[in-house]
Amino acid sequence: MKKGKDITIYDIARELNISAATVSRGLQDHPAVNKKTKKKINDFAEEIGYRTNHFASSLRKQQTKTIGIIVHELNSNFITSVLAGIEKVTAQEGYDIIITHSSESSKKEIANAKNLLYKRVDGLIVSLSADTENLEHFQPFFDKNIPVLFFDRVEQDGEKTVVVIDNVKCGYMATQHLIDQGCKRIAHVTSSLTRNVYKERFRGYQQALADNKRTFDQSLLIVEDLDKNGGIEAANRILAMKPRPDGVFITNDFVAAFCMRTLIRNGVSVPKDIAIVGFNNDAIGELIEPELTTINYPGEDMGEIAARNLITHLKGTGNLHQTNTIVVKSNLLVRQSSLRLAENSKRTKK
Amino acid sequence: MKKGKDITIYDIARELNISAATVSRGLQDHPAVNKKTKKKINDFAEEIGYRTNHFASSLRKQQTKTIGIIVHELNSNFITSVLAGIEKVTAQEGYDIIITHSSESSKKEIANAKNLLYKRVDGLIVSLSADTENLEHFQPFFDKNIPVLFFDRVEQDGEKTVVVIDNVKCGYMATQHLIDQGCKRIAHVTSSLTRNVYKERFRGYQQALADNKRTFDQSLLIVEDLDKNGGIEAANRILAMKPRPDGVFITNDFVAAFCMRTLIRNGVSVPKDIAIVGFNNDAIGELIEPELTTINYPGEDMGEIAARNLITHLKGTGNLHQTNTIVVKSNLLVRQSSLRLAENSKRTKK
DNA sequence: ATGAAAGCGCTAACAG
DNA sequence: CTGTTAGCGCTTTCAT
Repeated sequence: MKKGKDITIYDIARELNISAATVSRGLQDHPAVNKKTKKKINDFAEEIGYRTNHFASSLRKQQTKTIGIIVHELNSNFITSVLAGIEKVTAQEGYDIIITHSSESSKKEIANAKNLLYKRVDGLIVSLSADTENLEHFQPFFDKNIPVLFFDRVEQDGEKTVVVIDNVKCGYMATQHLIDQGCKRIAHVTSSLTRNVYKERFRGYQQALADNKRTFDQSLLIVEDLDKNGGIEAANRILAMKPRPDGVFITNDFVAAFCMRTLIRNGVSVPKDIAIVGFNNDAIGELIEPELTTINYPGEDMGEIAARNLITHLKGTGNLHQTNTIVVKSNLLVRQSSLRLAENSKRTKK
Repeated sequence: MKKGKDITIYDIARELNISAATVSRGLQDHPAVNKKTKKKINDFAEEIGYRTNHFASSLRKQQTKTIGIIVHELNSNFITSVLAGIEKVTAQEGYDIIITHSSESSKKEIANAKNLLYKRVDGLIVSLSADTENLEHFQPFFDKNIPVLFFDRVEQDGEKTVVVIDNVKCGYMATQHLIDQGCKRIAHVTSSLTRNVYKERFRGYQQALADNKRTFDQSLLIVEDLDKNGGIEAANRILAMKPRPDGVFITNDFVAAFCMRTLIRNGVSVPKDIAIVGFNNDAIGELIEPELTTINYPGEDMGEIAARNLITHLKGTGNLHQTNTIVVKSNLLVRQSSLRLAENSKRTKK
């Protein structure tokens, strides 16, 4: 005996001497069904372990109650908290989610998009991979009026609905903070400036310099991959600079951690010689010595907002894709790696 | 105009003046279809952007070519490498995967299982949550002969197919290493001993002590949650011990990192006063000072093996669920946090 | 090598 | 409040 046949609404109908239509309605809590009948149906279904065949249902209804998610990476606090936020809302609203990740590869992202299209998700929530350069692979979704909502890593063409933080402001805050701490030469370690988040943080960095009457020095801009090697390489480049910078703003905590470690191992004192600010508020920032100053932003909130918005679209009367940018709050989290003044002395005194 | 109607095989059939049946066969590369017709069909399908309706197909075929995955957490190097391994194999074999995570909650795990059952996955790959106590929620899968394969966090009832590392041996290696480094009192920080991995590592720890003629001291066993607070709490308990242990084996790198940090902040010198060994080879181990000795095990291999095995079952003649345990290699990775002898002096000299 | 036809399980007009 | 009926798109005998 292979796969025991599944129970269908017809089995229930037969057993209860009613029609399949009534069973179907009863199961979905349709208002026009007698309370007693409804109870009988649901109790019996429960008893014999009935489970809906979603394929049949989706085939018929042409909608799946499923939202697809494409993220650039799973292995990050930020992303997992976004996912938690999305899950919270979708579960509440009775939507399923399918999580996929691109490992920062636009090739995989394209494959994921295609896959989710095949799976006929009702909507999509996306954070772009590092090397994604255009949105062509989402065109089929746009064409079919399947709402796509981008968060964090977005393409800023002003036409898509996006949930983001104010990256310019964050870059500005980080840089201004370093300036406030007395840094004179501030380097900036980041990733490909084609990706919106990095481009904007860089703009914030430049803006802060300008507002403080500093000229931007191209040689202080370091573009690396956001991984272990990127951090080490960045440190090596900083060590080679003459004169050396006395502050660094790094757009990723993980990279900042490796960079800082490498600097320290090469005899640099942090924050005394070089003050460091990271980005993301990863758990790692608390574990390293000195603890890392960073930009914190609420992943869970972003997830909730993204999901809520998408579902509103889905339920709404169909005015999808209005130009729409939602900005979520973010803040600077000051820790030891950047503190060269006042507060710092507390620790020194002790 | 809402959702542009999808193209179906009937559209293709009409356009090409053939039957839908032939189109269906042509699309699946059925041998009994004329080469030319096949080409015509596929070319045309490609041209007009036809995509299969998986619902209709699954409804008809009663199989989904989809594998469900339930993991206890996403935010870990180990898990993401397992996922990478699974993806590699499943993609190759033309299976889709649906990733879900339980956030270490058996309640969410149960919900995920139910959901994947509804989604009618062809098979399941699972790593149990921390507080899962039985496998009842997988019973529907067993009943329907849907293969379920467990990895890492498993229930060792000897009846299920599992992919694991030799946790007893790992616990033994870690402890023996500490003994070899001259540790006399070795504490063990771990999580709920009902979960196989922790129970077995603990057994290995005890075994190593016994083999070295040490008696196991219950007061040196610390059970905590595997999070930041667990690490801090563990450190506090260690600090309060009299006499203090001079070695600690901690079953999780993240916890080990917080524990070590707390110890150091309280004036303990690592590894001189207390040598530390973690578990998992998380990236964090390289970033903290001193770097963390740990147990390394190949997530990607585990994922590949698990997926390969499951798919073999799926394609096979149906002899699923033979008792089957697959053990993957693992090894001790010695770094500074545990080195009190020989090699250590190199560093000291410098 | 191709076609006709039935049916997978569910839902939604429509009718009563 | 309940039943009848048609059909979502695909696969697969069974014919031809």
